[in-house]
Amino acid sequence: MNRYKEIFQELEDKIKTGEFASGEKLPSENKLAQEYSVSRETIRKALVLLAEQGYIQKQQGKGSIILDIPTYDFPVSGLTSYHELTKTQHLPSITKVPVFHKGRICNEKEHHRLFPFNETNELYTIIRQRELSGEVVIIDKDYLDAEIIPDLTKDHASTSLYQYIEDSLKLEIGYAKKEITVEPITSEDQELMSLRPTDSCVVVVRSQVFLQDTRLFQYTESRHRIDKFKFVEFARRNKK
Amino acid sequence: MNRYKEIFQELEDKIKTGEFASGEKLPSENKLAQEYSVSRETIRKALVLLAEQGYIQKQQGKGSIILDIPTYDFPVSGLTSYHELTKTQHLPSITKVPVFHKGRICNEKEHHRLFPFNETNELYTIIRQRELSGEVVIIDKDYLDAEIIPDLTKDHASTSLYQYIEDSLKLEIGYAKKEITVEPITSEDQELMSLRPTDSCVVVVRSQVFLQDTRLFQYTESRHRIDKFKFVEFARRNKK
DNA sequence: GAGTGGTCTAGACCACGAA
DNA sequence: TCGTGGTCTAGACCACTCC
Repeated sequence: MNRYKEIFQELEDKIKTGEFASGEKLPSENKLAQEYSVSRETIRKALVLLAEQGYIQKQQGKGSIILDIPTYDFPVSGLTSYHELTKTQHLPSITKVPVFHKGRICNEKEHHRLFPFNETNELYTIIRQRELSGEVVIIDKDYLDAEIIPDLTKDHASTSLYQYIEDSLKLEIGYAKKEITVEPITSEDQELMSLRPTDSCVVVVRSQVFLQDTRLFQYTESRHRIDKFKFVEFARRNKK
Repeated sequence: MNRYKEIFQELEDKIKTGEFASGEKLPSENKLAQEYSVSRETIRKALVLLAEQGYIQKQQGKGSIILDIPTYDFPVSGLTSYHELTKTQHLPSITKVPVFHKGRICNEKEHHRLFPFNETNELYTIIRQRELSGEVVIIDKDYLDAEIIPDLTKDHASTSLYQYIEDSLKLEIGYAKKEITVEPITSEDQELMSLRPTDSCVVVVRSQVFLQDTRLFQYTESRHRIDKFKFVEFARRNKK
């Protein structure tokens, strides 16, 4: 573990536990550098991480003010799997896997829409139902490149795909392009989701997910019942 | 302008224009440092900006790969005003301001929900209709702290609030907490928006916006017709 | 072994805010 | 004037990839 990440986590802890209260100032960068016996640039890397995640606001000439702890203590924007979310949020959740198969997609146009790069590879097609308090409120449709993610089982799908990919296959997940829209419900939604009579649309989150070596390995379409969907973001203004 | 931001912009340009083609590698950090006659750390700060915005993917031991140019060339996530969006996207757009007034909000609970911090200040209440090809597809409800943002006029509201705040008042906008949900339409939506007969819900983006000195100055509720709403994000995996 | 990016340092100078 | 954060440097060592 790098020194600046360690320092980031220590400071994050102190903010979360209230040892550094919101509204107050962090010790100055010079003091922190002394305290941790590192150079100031190393402290600054830690503070950049804190600022990015909404913990502090830096002010030239004054210091770093500690902000209100975000009500969400998990990265809801960003790239986090459903399994990780339910775990950090302590949500009791059940996952069912009504569809799991491997093969080429016959419709070439469909294939191209999903995987603009690898045209010939076999794909895993997985559909998962996410159940919260007895209702299916999310369905995830996943397509994974079987050349990159081999030997996938239904069991991996019902627990955590990303755990298998990162821990067992030792692959590094890099980045994703995501898109959120609201769309009319389909007959598939009606079959697989616990929709209410008044529901006429769902929130659709489409993602292309890439490894650190830039290979596209996953396309996901996550369909949410609208009353159970909430997206939270901390955003900073880009200064010129 | 700082050197590392200049270098970021030059590299961004070269990627956008295709001088650096996607799939290829950027010159190494040492070469760039020589080329621009700066230290390697300065180059690295520029590359961090490129990586954050999805232009490159860095690989230890190999180099920095240029990614596909994002189809969106504007920050749709982040903190950008509607006026800036329509300008960078060259969208012809009309804004109407059916409601503009200043005063205290009588309902205290309502006031508290909007401004959890400043309980006593006067607020500007502004409603704006955003028209695209003859249809009102977004309505923005804004509440601004009149102590912080004084002398606001209907004219500022119909062009750009942020331009007035930053350029005229010389205030620095810092950060925002945003939240996206989908909610049933209200009678106000029906009055002010061009809803279709089938529309039963809208996308609601709620934001609290803060200055760099951490003062809350704006609460916004942006209501979008669902067929005109699309949120795009570039996300990176947090490595431990 | 050579080249790449990742981390870290010790010091410098600047811009800004507060007293 | 002094302390703060913002930028930048020149150099060091490491981990990794490729040959």
